[in-house]
Amino acid sequence: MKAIVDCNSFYAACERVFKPSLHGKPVVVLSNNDGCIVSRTDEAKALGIQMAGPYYQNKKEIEENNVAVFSSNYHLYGDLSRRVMETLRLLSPQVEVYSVDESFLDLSGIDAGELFEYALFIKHTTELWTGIPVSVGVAPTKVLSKVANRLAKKDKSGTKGVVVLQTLEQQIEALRKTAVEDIWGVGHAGSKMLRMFNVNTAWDLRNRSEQWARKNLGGVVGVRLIKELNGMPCIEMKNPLTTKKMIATTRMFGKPVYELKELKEAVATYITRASEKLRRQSSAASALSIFLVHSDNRNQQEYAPSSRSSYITLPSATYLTNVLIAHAMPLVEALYNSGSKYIKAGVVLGNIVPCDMIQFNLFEAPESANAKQLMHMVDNINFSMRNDILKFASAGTKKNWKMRQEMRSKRFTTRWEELCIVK
DNA sequence: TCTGGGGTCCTAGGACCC
DNA sequence: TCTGGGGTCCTAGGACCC
Repeated sequence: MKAIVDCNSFYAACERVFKPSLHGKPVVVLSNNDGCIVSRTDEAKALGIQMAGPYYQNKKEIEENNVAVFSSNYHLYGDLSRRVMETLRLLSPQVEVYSVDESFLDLSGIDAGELFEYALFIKHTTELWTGIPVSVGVAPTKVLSKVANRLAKKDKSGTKGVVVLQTLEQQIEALRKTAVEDIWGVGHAGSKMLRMFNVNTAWDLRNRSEQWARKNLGGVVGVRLIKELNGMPCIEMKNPLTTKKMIATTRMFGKPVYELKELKEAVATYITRASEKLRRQSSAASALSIFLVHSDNRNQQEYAPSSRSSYITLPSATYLTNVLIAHAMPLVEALYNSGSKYIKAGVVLGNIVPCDMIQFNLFEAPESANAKQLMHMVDNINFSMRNDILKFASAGTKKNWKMRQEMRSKRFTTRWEELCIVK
């Protein structure tokens, strides 16, 4: 059996950990640049505040109801996430961290009769040790465990936050209660199509044949989904040591950018972030792609930005920030169109290989040991002290384009100077 | 005035090979 | 006059996830 442990309203819950007065009160957390609402507590949901809705459209509702609002504080969420995952690792031999707020757990060692009790124990332990409330779904497959988890979340008091789908009867009942668009793996396009075929619930979908799914539901993806709904596992637990195949850093600007110089600073800064991620997983990349999003002739009603991108393959894979910046700058210059209003830029690193397996190019000098040493020192200093205390000059110093984060809480757990003060 | 960021996997189609 | 079959590899783009 597999379990999925999912933190309830994770970002908002993190804010509550250090501000207990917010318990029982509506709380929302905004995306970068304070643009959209990305996390809401039950109280905020009850007020009709929509997930992923633009902040400014919900502002009235929020102010009238005294909803607590926070900019996203990734240092805090990242650290509390790590604490939750560390706790789960003590409770199961195999944990697959699926996202910042959820993990799949292997529960195959637990007796069938004790599954519910054990899932409840997982829930209570996690909440006690970290302060983050979670819901637990248990079932023979990942897709069914997601169905179970959703039901546990929907009815927290009735289910105690834990749902186990063990018997066929339990599974049938759960599938009947689940609409197709609420199935993990069925998105907007899929659910629209399924509804047209009169497939309205997960139970309806489960009863379609594999051949039908192969033809109508994205080939092997659809077949896998049907099998998983039928209790036949085909999405296995992932090896925790897998490295990322693509690394991206992309941001909206805090305000529109018109100057090439500022665009280049932003891209150099994003490359700095992306190459840190690259080095953290001991990898190197040989594909570099840059994109700029501009929003010219912007219609009042319609939000329709367009983007231009460009990419190059490097002579050999690298993880050196300065080398990547040097390759990126000409791309930015080529993409830049004087007079355009830029609202976002991004960097994507691809062709990722382990850094001890770099194929050197015959015609290029391999990276010197000194350069590697320097990179490690920069990372160590930036990590242990303050972000970006050491940086490349091309990343700029003023950063007029930096995103807005006007309501960010303190980084209580990762910065000495921001520790919580208890009187 | 104002709409996030970072990933994965799959498929179709083109280029190329013998 | 008649113009194959079977593969691999790569890329772009779509769908989906949180």
